[in-house]
Amino acid sequence: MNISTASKAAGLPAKTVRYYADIGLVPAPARSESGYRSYDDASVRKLVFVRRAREFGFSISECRELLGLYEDRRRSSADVKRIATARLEEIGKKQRELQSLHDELAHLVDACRGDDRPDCPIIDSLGDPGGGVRKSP
Amino acid sequence: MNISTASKAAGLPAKTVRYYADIGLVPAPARSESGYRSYDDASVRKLVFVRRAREFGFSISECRELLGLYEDRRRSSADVKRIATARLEEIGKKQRELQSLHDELAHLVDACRGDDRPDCPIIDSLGDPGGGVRKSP
DNA sequence: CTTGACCTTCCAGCTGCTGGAAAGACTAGA
DNA sequence: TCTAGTCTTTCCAGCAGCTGGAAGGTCAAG
Repeated sequence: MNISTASKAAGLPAKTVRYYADIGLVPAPARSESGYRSYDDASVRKLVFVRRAREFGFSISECRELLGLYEDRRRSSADVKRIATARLEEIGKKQRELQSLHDELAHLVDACRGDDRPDCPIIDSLGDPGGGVRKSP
Repeated sequence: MNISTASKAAGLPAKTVRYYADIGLVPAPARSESGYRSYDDASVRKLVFVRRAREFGFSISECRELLGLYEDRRRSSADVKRIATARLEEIGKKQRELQSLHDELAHLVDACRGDDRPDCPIIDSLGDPGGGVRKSP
């Protein structure tokens, strides 16, 4: 299987597939006589695994770790769960950050008339050093 | 005012302050005889503005646009509101993505026993090409 | 035999900084 | 006045995670 076939099967761009081998995330594939990369089904499965893990937001190094566990028949599910749980906590943290960002910005957008006059609470708030923070109410 | 004083006043690392001038986001400051950058209060206010806008997640080019409006006395608040609203929509989109990611991963983490045996729904799901997608229920 | 779709390598660039090296400028104290 | 220490400067490199493009080799169809 040449790279474009394999990459389509894995749902990744060929460039990315090459890149993953370059950085050693997946093993370097065998080569044909003329130097073409040659993939088998097992390689494609690993690429799919990585794609899915990346879609979940796991970093490349987390993917490395997960792929190690994927290939290890003696792995403990606790190891996997630990990594996934850490990721889940990051997601939660990001969600909370986004929420407060959203609330503050929505508040400003709401307060802005959006007409052709220059007065604008959004601009005002951005220019304010500690903007958005209430001081001793 | 030398760069460290200005950067502290703006709440940014000195490196970042230099960087913002390098890319032309803020105007290049005046220089002393010996070549030291020399900042005034107006520059610091612009740096604060940029810091706050970045904290809101506006990109550098959005910051450029917003800073242009900040300095433009004849701006219309509609222009500002348009940029902020677009950002708000991005935030909303990101929130929805994170939510579905969270739900799916939480479900998997929940289903994983986390013991010393190898069976693991998390790994199984990552290896599954269309994993997490229900086909015609 | 030619065309066009593939494949290869390598280098550069994206975003938004951040770290570090080498060298000059300034200030306080002995 | 010398010196130590803390500025400051420039420039180069690197983080993540790809992605685009150039220059060239390979292969199958017509």
